[in-house]
Amino acid sequence: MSDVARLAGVSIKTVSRVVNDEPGVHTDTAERVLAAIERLGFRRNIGALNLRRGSSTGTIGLVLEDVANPFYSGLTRAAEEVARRHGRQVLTGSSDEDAGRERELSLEFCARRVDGLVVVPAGRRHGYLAPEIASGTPVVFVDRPPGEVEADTVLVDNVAGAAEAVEHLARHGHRRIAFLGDAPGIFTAAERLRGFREGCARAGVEFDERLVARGPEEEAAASLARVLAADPPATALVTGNNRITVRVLRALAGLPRRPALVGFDDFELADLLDPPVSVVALDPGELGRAAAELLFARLGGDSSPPRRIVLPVRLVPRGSGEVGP
Amino acid sequence: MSDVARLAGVSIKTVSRVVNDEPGVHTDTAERVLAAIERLGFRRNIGALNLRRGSSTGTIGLVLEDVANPFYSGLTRAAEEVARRHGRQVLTGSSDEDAGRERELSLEFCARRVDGLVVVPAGRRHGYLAPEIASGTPVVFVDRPPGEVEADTVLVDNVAGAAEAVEHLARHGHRRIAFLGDAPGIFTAAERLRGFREGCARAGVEFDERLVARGPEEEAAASLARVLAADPPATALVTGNNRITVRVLRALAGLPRRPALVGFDDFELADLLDPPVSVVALDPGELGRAAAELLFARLGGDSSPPRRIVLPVRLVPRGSGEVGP
DNA sequence: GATGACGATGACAACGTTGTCCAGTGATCG
DNA sequence: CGATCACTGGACAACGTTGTCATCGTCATC
Repeated sequence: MSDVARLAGVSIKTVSRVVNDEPGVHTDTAERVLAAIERLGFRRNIGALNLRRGSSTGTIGLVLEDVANPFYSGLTRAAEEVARRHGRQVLTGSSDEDAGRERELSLEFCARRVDGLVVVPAGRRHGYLAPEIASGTPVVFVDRPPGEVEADTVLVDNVAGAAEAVEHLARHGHRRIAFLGDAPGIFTAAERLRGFREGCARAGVEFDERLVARGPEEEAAASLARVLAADPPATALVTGNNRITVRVLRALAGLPRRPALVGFDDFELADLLDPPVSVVALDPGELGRAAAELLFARLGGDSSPPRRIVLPVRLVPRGSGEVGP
Repeated sequence: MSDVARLAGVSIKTVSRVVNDEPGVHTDTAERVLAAIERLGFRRNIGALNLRRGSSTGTIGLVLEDVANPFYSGLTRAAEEVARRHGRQVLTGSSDEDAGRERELSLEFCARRVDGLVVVPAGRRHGYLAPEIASGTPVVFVDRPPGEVEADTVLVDNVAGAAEAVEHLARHGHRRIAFLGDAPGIFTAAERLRGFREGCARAGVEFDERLVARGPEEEAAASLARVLAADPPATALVTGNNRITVRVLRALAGLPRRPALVGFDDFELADLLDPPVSVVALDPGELGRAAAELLFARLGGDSSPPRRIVLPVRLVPRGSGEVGP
């Protein structure tokens, strides 16, 4: 900036005025300054600006599990869109379901003085964010609730969704329904299993522990084999998330007779498979949007008590859940 | 920081020393300072740090077309991973194939003094980045080459891929092969069409302009109808990218007799469709990794002339391209 | 001709940090 | 006992901006 000032033969402050479109600069002077800016390729240092102004850095942080997962990339895109409407940039990071990494990313973003933080929790302890929240940085948790702190949270109705999946299968005559879910430490996995149980109870289907698998997606194929070999075997499946659904579909591809299936999370091409895969659909974009909107409402001054938004899910019957036992 | 100093009863500089693990602070003093930091929830302002140190902001910018597209989210993840290894955070933004937005994002990131920029070009003119490049900010273009500036570029072998797709279809007896591609202004679309032509020539298949569609993905279904209604009709298709492939698959789902198909870009579940979809596969992660590695090589001091890396593509025959006319 | 109003410009401090340099305080040594 | 030294701590400037206030012409007015 001082280079520009020197080249234009004015003071540094006048350059600042031109850059900020402030009034009170003679047209000729402004012209000279603009020419100098152009010639030197000057770009105002936003970091310094933020330091000086002290208010907003114009960024928000987004910590999720894995951007490459279409669920989270949809969420990311929606959040990005909202941020754009509010003139903010987005810092993203993937935690890979690692609590330490989640913490590291979140604190790093805070040290960069993001205006707010959207977090898909990997861990269950978020006390480390308490100082940030106390000092006024809004934090919104998505998809899973935080532990140790009270904060805005956007969830989906996992219980209702899983229950509905069971009831749907039961309506088509299934009595041996298996649940292939994620590791039990993950909130959504636990909730969906709870919903599965509830659905069994409501549909009058026996809940058989031998037909339940709780483990990382890598074990999905093995778990599938197990529940299909149970006695009596499972005739229908509820899969706990999009990754597991895909694994199961791949494992099922070779089998002559396939169990009925309802997957949690919708995914592209589900409707084009044979048979088309019925799912409990939830819109990742809706989650991202809701979380970001909530964040910006806080940034806009909303200081009501922390809210918990639970978005509905929707059973999309496509065929795979409609086959009888 | 001054609050911490006051609470600990030391000077602000001593706090700085503690924060930076500098030697020359008495253990008791350090302890007091750490306690104060803990109590106040102090977090060092990285913005101010960057300003002071003047060197690196520890961030890189990533401008792409749409994070929600699995191709780009895979690319993003890989770039993020490389950035992480180099201790950098990532600012992302989606341009939506809009040159103005691409420019806006890139310049915004530069104003934030990112250490480097990875850009998937939406437009064809990148002169606006010349000052940044000249002033030492490395920029790497991915998937499409830049216009107006010389810079590192990572591409895939679009021509070879499309040509191979044609030859594959020709080997299975097809003589009426259609190309459903993206808008001709997009580099990859143009290149793939060029490859398609070359493939036709090499395979001795007549290149028929009536079997070529160049348009946004929204027109894919209409274009498909057109080439299937041509006289004589297309018996095989090459689709220009993953979005178009999906649209075409959906449009084909209703039809009794399907043309053979080879899609550009691999996509999840392609192998589980009926018939499994043959594709020209390219690894988006590989693109992102290569681009990021190149960027960090530049940041590491590599000042050789701009490089152009062309990653190979791989035909993955799965069935949809092997059916005869 | 003095006064005031106004438009254009600049000097200076401050944002939160850290690098540089200097000052005190004991301890050690000759 | 004085000089030196190691160690600890602080004052100050600077990074690139902008907000505040002061300065300096110029011109119209009385």
